[in-house]
This record gives sequence, structure tokens and C-alpha cells, in this order.
Amino acid sequence: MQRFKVGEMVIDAGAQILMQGSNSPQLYTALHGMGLRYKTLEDGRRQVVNFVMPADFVGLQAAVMGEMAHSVEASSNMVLCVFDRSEFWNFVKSQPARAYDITWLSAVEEHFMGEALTAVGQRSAIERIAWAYYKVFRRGESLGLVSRSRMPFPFRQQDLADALGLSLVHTNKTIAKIRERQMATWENGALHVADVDALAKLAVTEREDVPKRPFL
Amino acid sequence: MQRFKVGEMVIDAGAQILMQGSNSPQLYTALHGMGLRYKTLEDGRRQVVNFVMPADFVGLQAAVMGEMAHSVEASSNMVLCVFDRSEFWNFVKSQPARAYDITWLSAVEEHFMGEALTAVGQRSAIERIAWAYYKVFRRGESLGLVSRSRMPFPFRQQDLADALGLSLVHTNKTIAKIRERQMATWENGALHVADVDALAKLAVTEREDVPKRPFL
DNA sequence: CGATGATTTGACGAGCCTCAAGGTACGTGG
DNA sequence: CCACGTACCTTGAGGCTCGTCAAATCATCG
Repeated sequence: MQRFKVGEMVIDAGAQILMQGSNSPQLYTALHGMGLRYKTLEDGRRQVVNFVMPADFVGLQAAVMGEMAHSVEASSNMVLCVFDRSEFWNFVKSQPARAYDITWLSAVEEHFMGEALTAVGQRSAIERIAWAYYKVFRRGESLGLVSRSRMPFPFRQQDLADALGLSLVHTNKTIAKIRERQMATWENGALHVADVDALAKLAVTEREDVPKRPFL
Repeated sequence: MQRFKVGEMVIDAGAQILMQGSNSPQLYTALHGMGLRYKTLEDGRRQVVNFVMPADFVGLQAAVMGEMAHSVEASSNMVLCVFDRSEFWNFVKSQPARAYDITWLSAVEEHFMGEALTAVGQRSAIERIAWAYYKVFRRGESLGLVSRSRMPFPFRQQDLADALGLSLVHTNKTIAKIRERQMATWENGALHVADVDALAKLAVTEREDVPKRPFL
């Protein structure tokens, strides 16, 4: 896989990595830092579709479907591993095992989107936030980002609001409720989870394993 | 592809095809009729994740990830083309072009889920229903199911409500509004679209092409 | 024709959104 | 070092969208 690594890219917080509708010649794997995937409607409303964490693959959609259906931007400073798309694609096409990995990635992503859809469609505000905290935290654990129940979570409340289909104000008040219940706090870009089980219960989720992702 | 066809399966309306959490040895392609994909929470809430239409592939998730993340059931009588999973998988692995198709399918599905998430997360009730109508209708067109602006849509209002994260009652009232606005009607299992452009505008969508899907 | 399931309608209340203002932290320039 | 601007978080008040409850209408079917 290293053969197709073109280089590393360092990105400042707030910078765009990929634009909705674009067809970039590069693919990336996040190495450090976190970011956002989001779609924008014509009238400006924004849906955050997922958070980008280390080991995530970025740009697959453009590679497969021709153009990106969402934008990607950095929320913290990030380091990305850069691949050349055409090279990469030839490689994948010639190696069934790799094609399988790609499908796998896509399926995992789809699986997550289904869960997110369920969260936004069915859960109340407090359940959604508990769900998001829980998901993020479990993901962080599997990536080794958690120490003493704390992990970096360098987003704004507005980002979480846009991810969960809530207003900023209501998100803020709901975060406060979860803090008061002593389940989790989120301050200064760090998420501290005091009671994972309580979170999971409030979120109405069964404790399932975080799906492994092939690392490219 | 035909080599791996094990047979055809005829299913009555209301029957389960796949269960959430199961790991069926079969894969299907829908040939006739329509169905639902949905996830259920422990407390009974249900999120309809997508509608199954002819040419849709069913069971890919279980094939790739080990088990289904959602259930699938028939809403009308259906005819499915049945494949044996293990055979199928060997075949795909040995044929890069087919592997590509599978990846493509998965990517298209992911793309749709992103749109659905955006709809449920950002749009108001009437926008969501307009969006759903619009999506379904365009999809129907591309499948040749539409004649004189009508297409079969054999679902209950409860199904649409669960797809869009709305209550049954509010869905019903919102459907009535769209009917009053003379944009579309939905009665007796058929969707009649009177003004596609008005629907698209109400839905705040740009008119994009329906992604083609490889047929297996 | 009763029984079951889907659609429809009305009344009422709650959850969430919008508007508005104030607070805090941080960086920049005078 | 302080004034000022900016970005983000916090809090309060009021109102609208949407959910819940309830019951009526309608269709299908044994």
C-alpha cells in the first residue's frame, strides 16, 4: 500500500479538504487530527454526516462515483496521507483482495449512516446526544485516543447540532442536562465520559463492537 | 451472472425477507414488487432506512459484514432472484469487474443514506415528504415504473412516517397539504405526481440524475 | 356484518426552534 | 497593557411545529 503514498499533507484547523461536487485527483487517509464530513443544502442548511477520525479514508466516494456528495474539512490541525487516485484505482482493480477492502469500507460507512439516520429519525434530543457521545467515545477507544476516560473532540457545539438535526441552542441546553446527570462532559475540545453504561442506556443502544476498518 | 442464480423466490406482501442480526446464506435481487429496509430499536421504534425497488440488491451487508444491520420485508408481493452467497462471493473475488460493481452498489447506497440523513436532519415535515415523493418518483422513472405520471407505491403512511422520522398523524396531515397544493397524490398504493418541479423546489433539491446501478 | 387494519380529523400539549442578550476566552493593534 | 473585535458558549422568553391521544370514517375480508 505504501507504494501509492504520494506524500503527507498537513492541514490547519478550519481548512477545506474536499468540496461537495468536486472530483479531486487525490485520496487521503487521516493520520492525525479530526474533521467533519457535511452536506450543504442550497439555502445554507448543513448536515454533518460523520466525523473524520484517524485511520479514516477520505475521498472514496469521488473515486467510485465521480464526485463527492459531501465536503470534508479539518476541525483540528490534521495530517493526511495522500494517494494518487488513478494509481490507486488501477491497483485496486487489479487486486481483488483490495477491492474487497474497499467494499468493506463502504459497507461499514453505510452501516454507520443507517445508525445515524435512525438516531436522527427516532431519538429525542437527549437520546441523540447520548448516542453521539457514546459512538464517538467507543470509536475513540478503539483508536487508542482515550486516556482516563477523556479523548480529544475538537468540534463546536454547532457541529454536533448539525450532525444530530438539532438547533445550537437546544443542543447546548441538552449537553448541560447530560453534564448535570453526571454522565459526560465536553469542554475545551475534550470529551470526558463518566458513565459509559448510563450513556448507552440513555441512548437506547445495545453495546456492539466498533467495526474494524481495513487500514490503507 | 446467471450461473449463480439458484432460483427465484416468490414472497407475499408482509413477509420478512431478512432479519436484523441474521446472517443468511442467500443474497437476492428484487425483480418485481417493493419492500422495506428498516432498523428496530429495543423499545420498538422503527426507522425505515430505504425502500426496496426492482433491481435492488438485498443482503450485501450480511455478505460483507457478517450480519444484517437492518431487516427487509416485502410490502407488496415480490419476486426475488436468489443467489448462493458462497458461490457468489468466489465469483466476485475472481472477477475484478464484478468486484467493482459491488463496490459501486455499496457506494450508491451510502450516497443515498447521506441524502436521507440530510433530509431527516434538516428538512421540515412538508419538505421531507416532498423530498421522498420526488426521490421515489425519479427512481420509478428510471425503472420504467411510471406511466402517465403514476407509479406503484405499495406502502402505508406509517412506513413513510417511519422513513422520515415523523409521526403517523402529522405525516397524514402533511400528505394532505401536498395534495391540496396539487403537487402529488398518493392513494390506493399509487403515487401520482402532478408537478415534479414544484415538488423538487419544495424539497430544496437540485435535480440530479438518478445514479445507475449495476444489475446483477 | 362484525372484525381488523388503514386513513382521516380534531384538540391539546410538549419538545424543540427562534430571537435576543450577555458572558467568556483569545487574539490583534494601538 | 488595555481597548476592541471575533468566535463560541450560555441563558431566558415566547411561539410554532410536530407529537400524542382519541375517535370517527372507510375499506377489506372471512
